[in-house]
This record gives sequence, C-alpha cells and structure tokens, in this order.
Amino acid sequence: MSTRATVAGTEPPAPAADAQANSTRKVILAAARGEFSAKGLTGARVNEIAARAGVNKQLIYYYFDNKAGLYQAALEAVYAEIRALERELKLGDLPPVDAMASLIGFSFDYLSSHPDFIGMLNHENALGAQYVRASIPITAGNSPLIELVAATLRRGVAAGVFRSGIDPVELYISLAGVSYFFFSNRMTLSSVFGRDLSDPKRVAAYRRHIIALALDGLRVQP
Amino acid sequence: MSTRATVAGTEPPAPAADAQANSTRKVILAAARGEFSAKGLTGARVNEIAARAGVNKQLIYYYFDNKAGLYQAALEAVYAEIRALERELKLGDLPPVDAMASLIGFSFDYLSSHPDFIGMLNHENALGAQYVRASIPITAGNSPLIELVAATLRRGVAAGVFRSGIDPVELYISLAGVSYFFFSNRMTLSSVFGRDLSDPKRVAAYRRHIIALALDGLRVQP
Amino acid sequence: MSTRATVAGTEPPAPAADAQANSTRKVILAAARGEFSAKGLTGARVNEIAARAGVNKQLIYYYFDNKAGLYQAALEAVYAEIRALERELKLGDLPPVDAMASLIGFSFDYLSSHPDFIGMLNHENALGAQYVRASIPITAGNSPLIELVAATLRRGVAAGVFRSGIDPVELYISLAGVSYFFFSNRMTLSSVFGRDLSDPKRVAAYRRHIIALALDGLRVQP
Amino acid sequence: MSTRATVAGTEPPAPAADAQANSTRKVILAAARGEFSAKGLTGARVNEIAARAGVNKQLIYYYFDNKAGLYQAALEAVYAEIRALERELKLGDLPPVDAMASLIGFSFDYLSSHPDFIGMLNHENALGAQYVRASIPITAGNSPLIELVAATLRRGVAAGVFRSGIDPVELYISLAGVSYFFFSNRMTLSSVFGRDLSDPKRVAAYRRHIIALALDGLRVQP
DNA sequence: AATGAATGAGAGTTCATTCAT
DNA sequence: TATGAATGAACTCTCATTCAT
Repeated sequence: MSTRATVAGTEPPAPAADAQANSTRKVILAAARGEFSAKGLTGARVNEIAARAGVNKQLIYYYFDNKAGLYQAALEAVYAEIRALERELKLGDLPPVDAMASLIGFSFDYLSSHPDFIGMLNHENALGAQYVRASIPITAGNSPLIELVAATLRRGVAAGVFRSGIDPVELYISLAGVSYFFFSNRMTLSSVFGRDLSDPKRVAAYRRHIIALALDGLRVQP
Repeated sequence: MSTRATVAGTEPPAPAADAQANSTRKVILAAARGEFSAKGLTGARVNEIAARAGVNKQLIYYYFDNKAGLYQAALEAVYAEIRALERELKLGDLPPVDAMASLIGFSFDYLSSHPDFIGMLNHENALGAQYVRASIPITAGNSPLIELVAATLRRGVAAGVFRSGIDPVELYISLAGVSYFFFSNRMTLSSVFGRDLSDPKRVAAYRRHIIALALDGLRVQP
Repeated sequence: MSTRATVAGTEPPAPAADAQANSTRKVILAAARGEFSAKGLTGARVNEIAARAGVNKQLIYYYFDNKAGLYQAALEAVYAEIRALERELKLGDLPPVDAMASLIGFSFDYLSSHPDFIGMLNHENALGAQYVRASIPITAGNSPLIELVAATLRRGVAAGVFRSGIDPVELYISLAGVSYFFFSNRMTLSSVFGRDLSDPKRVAAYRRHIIALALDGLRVQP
Repeated sequence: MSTRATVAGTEPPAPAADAQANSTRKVILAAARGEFSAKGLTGARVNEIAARAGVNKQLIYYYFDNKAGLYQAALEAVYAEIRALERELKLGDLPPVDAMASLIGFSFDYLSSHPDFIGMLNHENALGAQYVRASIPITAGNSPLIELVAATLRRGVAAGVFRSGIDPVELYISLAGVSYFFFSNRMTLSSVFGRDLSDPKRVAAYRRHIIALALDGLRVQP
C-alpha cells in the first residue's frame, strides 16, 4: 500500500518519509484542482477533496492550513503547468504565418485538453482575481507566450506578411478568447444552438475556422 | 394582521395589489441576478438576496419556491433581456461590412454594460448548462442574432466583399468569444499582464482591434 | 407545550409571539449562565447550552449571533442582576456598625446563593475582563454598593465609631474579597485543609468570623 | 535511529542525558503552567504548550502521557513552589503583631509576583478541585502556613495583644482572601471602578490597607 | 529522546427551508 | 402578501491523540 514498501532498502528512511509526504501533498492538490475548477472556492467541499484524494480530511489542513490556502496552491499549480508548456514552445524556425497558426493551435489544444484550467480561471475571475493578485509566483514575470506573440508578429511584419501596428497583448487576448470562449461556454452554446459542440468533428472544424479568421479575416481583399 | 387588512379601504383594490406583488417579484429578481451572477447558484445566499431586495426572506420562497427556482427565473430574465435587444437590431440598411462591424460592436458593448450576463453564463456553464437546458423558453427558437449573422454574411458574399464558406454559428461564436473573454477574464488578465483592462481607453482600443481583426485578419493580402 | 395555548384568547396574537420569543431568549440566557460560569467562554459548549435550554442550537445564533455574543449577554445579565439587588439595599436607617455588618452579610449571602456569579467573574478575569470592558451598560455608572460603603463609612466616622481615612473602594474590595475567596476557592481549600467548607455550620461560622474581623480586627485595643 | 545512538561517544554518558531529559521536562512544565493558568485544562492547547516550550508536541505525550497528566504535574509544581517558600518563613523572632503583618505581607507579595498561581487555582476550583484531590503530595501534610498562623495567634493571645477564640483556618482564609481577590479580580474591578488596580501605587496602598484592617478593623475602640 | 505524518471525534457556524401567524 | 421564529443538515476547522520511524 505504502510507497515505502516498494523501495524498501534502496532508499534511506528520512527521504522516503519526505517523498511520501510530498506525494500526499500532490495527491491532495490534484484532487483540489478537480473540485475547485468544477465548483469554485465556495462551492468546493473539503470533504469531497479529501475523498477524491483518498486521504484524511484533516491532512488537508495539516498541509494547506485552510480551504483558501489549498485553493491558492491549486491555482498556482494550474498556472505553473501552462507556463511550463509555453516555455517549451519553439516557433522560431517556422515561417511567421505557420508560427502564428501553431500558436493559435497550441492555445486551442491546451484548453481542449485541460478543462480544469478554464474552470479555475472562471471562478477566479468571479472572485475578482484576488488570489491571482496575492500570488507572487503567478504575477511575477510576464507570460512567455506574449513574448512569442510579439516576436512572431515582428518577424511577420519584417517579412511583409503581417500588418503592422498590432498590439501583441491585444492580439493575444483576442486569439485566446476565440478558443477560450468556445470551451468555456460550450455547454450553454450547445444548448442554445442545438448543436453538440463537444463532437470532435465540430471541434476540429472550429479550430480551422479560427485560424483562418485570425489570419485572413472575413473580407476578401483586392 | 396582514398589512392588506389593516389598510383595507385606503388602498386601491386588487389590480394595485397585483401591481405591487409584481414589482416585489421584480425587485427580488433584480437582486437575485446580482447575487447569482457574482457567486453562482451554490455560492449565492438567499439571505443576501433578501437583504439586497429589501424584503423578507420568506417572500422569496413565496414567489419562487426555492433557491433553484429563483436561479432559473433569473437566468431566464437575463436571456430574455438580451434577446429583446437583439430583436431590435436592424442592420439590413447598412452595407455588409458596416453591418458586420456594428454587430461586433453591439456584442462588445452589451457585454461591457451587462456584467451580470457574463457572470450568470459562466456559472451556468460550470453547472453544465443544466438550467438553460431545462428552460424551454430559451432553447425554443434560434437566436435571432445567428439569423442576422447569416443574413449579413450572405449579403457580403453576394456583394463580393466577404469570403464564402463561413459557417454563421462558428463565426458568431468566434466573434462573441473575442469580446466575452476580454470582459469575463478581465481581472486575471489585468493582473497577469500588469495592464489595467478596465481603463476606458484600453477598452476602446481593444474594441477597435477586434473589429479590424475580424474584418481583415493579420495577413497583408496581395 | 406552547405559551400561546395557555393564554389563547386573552392576549392579542402579535404580543404573544413577542412574548414567546422573549421567553426563548431568556431560557437560552439562563442556560448560558450555567454553562459559562462552570466552564468559561472557551470551555462552554454551544450544544450543551442548547440542550440545557431545550432549544434548537441554531436559535442561539439567531438570537445572539455567536458564542461570544451569548457570553457577553450572559455576563451582562449576571451583573444586571446583582446591581438590581444592590439598588434595593436600604441601610440608612441602621446605626453605622449594624449597617456595615449588614453590608458584609449581604455580600456574603449573595455569593453563597449565586455560584454562577463567581464562576462568570473568575472566567472573565482570566480573559482579562475584555468582555466587561466592551460592555457599556456594566461600566457606565459606578457600583451603587460603593456609594453605600462610602455613606456608611461617613456616618460611622461622624458618629465617632469608625476610623477615618479609609478609602471606600479599598474597603469594598477587601470586604468582598473575604467572602468571594471563601466561595470561589472553597473546593481547593476544603481539600487542602481537610475541612468541608460547604458544611452550613462552617459557612455560618465563617460569616460571623469575617464580620467580627472587619469590625474589630485582631488586636485587642487598650 | 535514536539521537543517543548516533552521538554515542561524543557525549557524556547517562547522567548528562538524564540531565537534558530532566531539563526538557522542566521546560515543558514551565510552558504548561503559563498556558494552563491562563486558560485552564480545557482551554489550554497542547500545541501551544509545545510551541511555548519549543519542543515537539509528541514529547509532551512521551513525558506526561496526556493533557490531564501534564495539568496534574503543573498543578503539583505550583503548589510545591509555594510550599517551599512558606517553609522558609521564620517569624518566631518577631513580636506577634509584626509577625502577623509580615505574614499578610508575604501572602500578598507572593500572589502579586506569581499570577500563574492564581490562574491555576481558579481553574482548578472551577473543576471542583478534582485534580488537587487526586494529588496525594498536595493534600498530605497540612499547609505549614496554617501552623504559622496558629502559632502567631497563640503568641499574640499569650502576650495580650490578640483577641482569643479566633480559628486559625478561618483567619488564614480571610487573610488570604483579601489579597487573593484583589489580584484575581483585578481586571474586572479596574474596569468596573474605573481605577487602574495594576498601578504600583494602588497596589502598595491596598497592601497597607489590608494589614491595617486585619490588625485593627474598622471600629474605633474606646 | 525526538520527530513529522496521520487520524477521529467533535466544535462553532452557516444555510436553505419550513412553521405559524 | 408578508413576517419572525424555528429547524436539521452540512460545512469548515480544531484538537487531543496515535503511528511509524
């Protein structure tokens, strides 16, 4: 049952204890992300998180002090995760248009495969972003993605394929928005339009649509 | 014992009472929208709604049975309101490009001035849109806005200014998304980018940006 | 079961409801005094108070907001009670010596018959008197007893039977102390001295002792 | 695994280890006295005692089994301390009146400088003195102070300066009471009388007052 | 002798809801 | 139509205590 057993003898005792404690922390955090992203800080139940994590409820208080502390930690974990992935994006080798398409695609695919991220962000915005603001690790250092957007824009303008005068932050927000809204509001949109937006074909079609829209717009240009 | 009894004769008869009852209902609904949009179904407090509305808590149960019933009514009111405005949009007289720009602008401006709408929708999506689905009045009949988008697209294609082959629902979602995301995630984005996205100048600049992006895209076309 | 039933018909409905609510408050307060005086603010159990009062636990929060609010109210009730009795003391007709003896006796008898008072005060002192200080009704207006002590002292000095130069507050504290300590520390003293200080004969003997000591002291005077 | 084992040889043998253990015990006991006297058995927190003592919480269980065991030990320590001091009192050389004044002064001064003693006793009395009763070391052997009081009384009566017929236990209780009540109820009394009873001048004045009162009483004798 | 991890029982408090008038 | 009183379930958090090393 215990992690210790499987490595008995190969590891000194103290580190093993640390490792187990550390893994307990992680198990709790993972459960917390699921619960908080679905129900928010207030709606989430500590009992439920403990059950999901398979640990004693009090352990949550032992490691994270209180519900808000756990929420904060979960929020930071969620941001840390996407930051790590963004940092690995290497678009410098692609032609600017392909690079921008890849960027949009990355953003879309990440949101598609990480519903927790959207849930956490929505609830955090409902709280006025107070926990993001309180979190130094999150706010410190700009999003690397903005730098990528800016660099790609510059390359495209230099190559004469992108318009000039576009603000990278505004562009990022609009690009992220078309993906984010699709996933974040998928349920109400599906209901209102009577169209199942969770159907993989629809998802893929929408992905193509937003890349085309971002690159070319609606207008046929002379 | 009842207020009605003690002042009988000094007050106008039944119709007036109905009118008052009706207005009490509305006051409660308005308070509910504020509370639910900020905190969601679970997070909202019946006590708080009663306090905001300035009425006795039990009156809420008298008019709406229970918390979920009130939430349902508030959700429907929110949708009804935007539907009513959308129905008044008359874009048929404008050239297609101007019409599309107006459409995007309308969407943006509505979200800007109705934060409750975004709050309600976010929380409803977190609940898997179960109350939207349960609400026949909402799903029955397509959104008039989709018809407007489709008609405008058709006019533009016919006039040779818009590309063909664009799905109106996908277009609507992407256009709505760039506005919605900006307002819905304004707090976290402001914090992460260190840029106050509530500043009216920034709002206006972003509005111009998304219209240009939607119409022309990033690419300089030959 | 209900108070209403017994007076149905003889009382208007609304006042009856008030009366019942008022009596519920009193029942809770009485139970709280018992529990708090025995165990203090921290040690007391809200559950236990509700059980003693025979009411639903939540009613306590309905009437008193929280445990501290109930404690505060109980403390004020305890002070109010003794103040009311003190106000009824009429010693002006007695010769000074008899008046002073009566005063000591009153104090002693009150403590003897109101163990709650001692319990509340001890716990409140352990808390640094923070709730007494927060209670305007208690601190506002000097204790009437001090005025009685001062007046009796003056009369005695004028009559040539009491020493002059005695401070009434100091005198009050010392007179109260000999009684208070006896009851407040009765359990440990009984144990340490192997003498049952709850025995009525011992109580009466100690009462005589302190009156004699206060009036005459230890010394045989020439 | 044990600290002893790993440092064997670098540390002086058993006696030193015992000494350290002994001192750890003492550190815990000192912390416990502070906490228990302030908050009582129920109100005290084991966590807090461990923190005050700067030791791991589990060590408390190692040395004292459980919270009640620690409380018992703290209570005994407090009694042992005052017994030790009382045993050193030598009043046989003083004239009876001076001896009695010294006795009162000693009692007053001890309480003044040992607030823990008062706190422990108050809480223990609230518990019905059950731990004092369970503690053989405390109850075994009369308080030496009572013997001193009795002897001093006898000397005074023999010398014709003290009244006869005074019970030494009753006298002790009343003498202790005037001091004890002053310190134990200092906070509420200060608040109620609007007079800072912690002011050293007030303390000194009250000390003089009680000695005078005990020796001479209120009455001017012919 | 000493420690960090883990637990179960129970405490105060909140909250939607119902009762009774 | 409107209100104050009352309730039961659930929730966050605390705390003494034990486990395992």
